[in-house]
Amino acid sequence: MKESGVEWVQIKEAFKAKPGSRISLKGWVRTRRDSKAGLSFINLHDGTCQDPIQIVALNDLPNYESEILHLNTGCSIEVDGELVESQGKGQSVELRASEIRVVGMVEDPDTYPVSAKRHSFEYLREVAHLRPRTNTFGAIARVRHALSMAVHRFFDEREFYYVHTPIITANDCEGAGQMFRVSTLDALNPPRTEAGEVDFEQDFFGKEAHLTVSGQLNVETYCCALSRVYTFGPTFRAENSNTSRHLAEFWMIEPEIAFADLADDARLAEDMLKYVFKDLLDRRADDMAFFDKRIKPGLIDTLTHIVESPFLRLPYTEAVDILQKSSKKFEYKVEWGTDLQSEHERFLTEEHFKQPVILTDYPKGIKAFYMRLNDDEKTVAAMDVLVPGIGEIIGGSQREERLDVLDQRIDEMGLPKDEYWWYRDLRRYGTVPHAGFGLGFERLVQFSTGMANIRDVIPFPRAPKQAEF
RNA sequence: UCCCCGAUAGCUCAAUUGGUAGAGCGAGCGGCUGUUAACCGCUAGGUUGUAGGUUCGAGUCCUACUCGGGGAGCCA
Repeated sequence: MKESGVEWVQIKEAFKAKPGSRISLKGWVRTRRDSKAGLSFINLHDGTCQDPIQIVALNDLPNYESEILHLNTGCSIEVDGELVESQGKGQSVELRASEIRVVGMVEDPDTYPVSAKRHSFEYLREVAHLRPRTNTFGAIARVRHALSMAVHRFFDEREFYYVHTPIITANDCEGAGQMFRVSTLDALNPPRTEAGEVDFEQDFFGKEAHLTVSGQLNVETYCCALSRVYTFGPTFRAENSNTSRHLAEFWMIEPEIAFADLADDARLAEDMLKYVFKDLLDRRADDMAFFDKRIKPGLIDTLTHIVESPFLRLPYTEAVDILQKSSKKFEYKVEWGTDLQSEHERFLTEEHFKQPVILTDYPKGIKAFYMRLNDDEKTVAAMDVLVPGIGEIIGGSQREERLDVLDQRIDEMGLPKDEYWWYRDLRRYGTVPHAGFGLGFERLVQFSTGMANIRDVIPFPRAPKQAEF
């Protein structure tokens, strides 16, 4: 784009341009420092890279006194000038301004919510519309994008098809927690049946409908036709969870592979995590250096180590054994047949192995009906990928492809078999062994950036009592 | 939802056993300087989260609520 006869470039491109180039930059002021030698330094960012660029504004600019000396953090400007090698330390190049046009001033600098000082993440969450202007949240936005693209690229390179599974579901049987209702009925005065219950036959879909808690059941149908598929979409859980790693609305990646068993599934999970971490370290080196320096020292080493070394695989039964034999005092006793507590998972990843661990073959009693029953008839072919600091980042399994075994599991758990008619059809017509997993995208971003709270790695977090913006 | 902790200036925090609110940063003005977490001076800025209660007197004690943090459960 041309502006005043000078080419407008992104700041990340400006850093790569040759000194002597005449360019135009547009962005938002981060800081302004004046020198009585008759010039001001303006740090300008436009979101295209971690570092702001330094603008040098001499006092011979016509609007120096009237406007430039009044620029504050947050003001938007356009700058034409010549890229020159910097005389000062701290940056290689800077833009010597020949013209600065003020696009938007900050109305009241005294109350601008993200002034040039350190702010707590809790506070910035309250100004989520302005926090992307800070270096941390700009970096998070770029990392989110990079990870999203890496996920798609990973699957595309392996001939997986991206399947758009529905957001609204009328299955009341997905069994992954509380669901949000979707309805057009009058909530204050819904139609009633003769028995006095809400008559959902009169609702939009003719039956109860909810927001999806997982795309898995739907994506299995495409897996059993296209062989390798995945979904990557919004997912909703109405659980009253108040933790640093749960959201009511989050994005989940769910691949599903046909003619595959749990070992194939675990390999896919490992390959995928390594691919996206490596891609992130390569493509967003600037932001990762920032997270490593300011958010979580050692982050880059941790991710590099994960990329370079094989994941540990450990059956649940052996994990229980390790926990029982450890001298560590746990608040909850470890017993075969019960789910591991957070403290147990943390011990394994953070103290015992100090690396990600894939736990496999859990007792059937604590896992979902669709997970394939192992030959011991006590465990199922399930896996959890546990990482230090966060815990479960991936949950997956080989699916039960044998109709008689699936039916037995549905009965055992007291689930309504009729509701699963189309899911059961997959086992009646050309069934195949298949497997898949769910990766919580925000947990991936959390782990990749070292951010402590999941509400800070999604632009506008939804959680209990939190739906502002 | 449960347990623990917290809420004081735009932001981050102080304020002895209950006795009428202070600093730093940010902001405005001035000084100094090719500056970059700049530095120095001055100024403005607060019904102490909300609603009750105890007391001569409450930022401080009590109760409820709201919101936030840490941990737990549910999970991704």
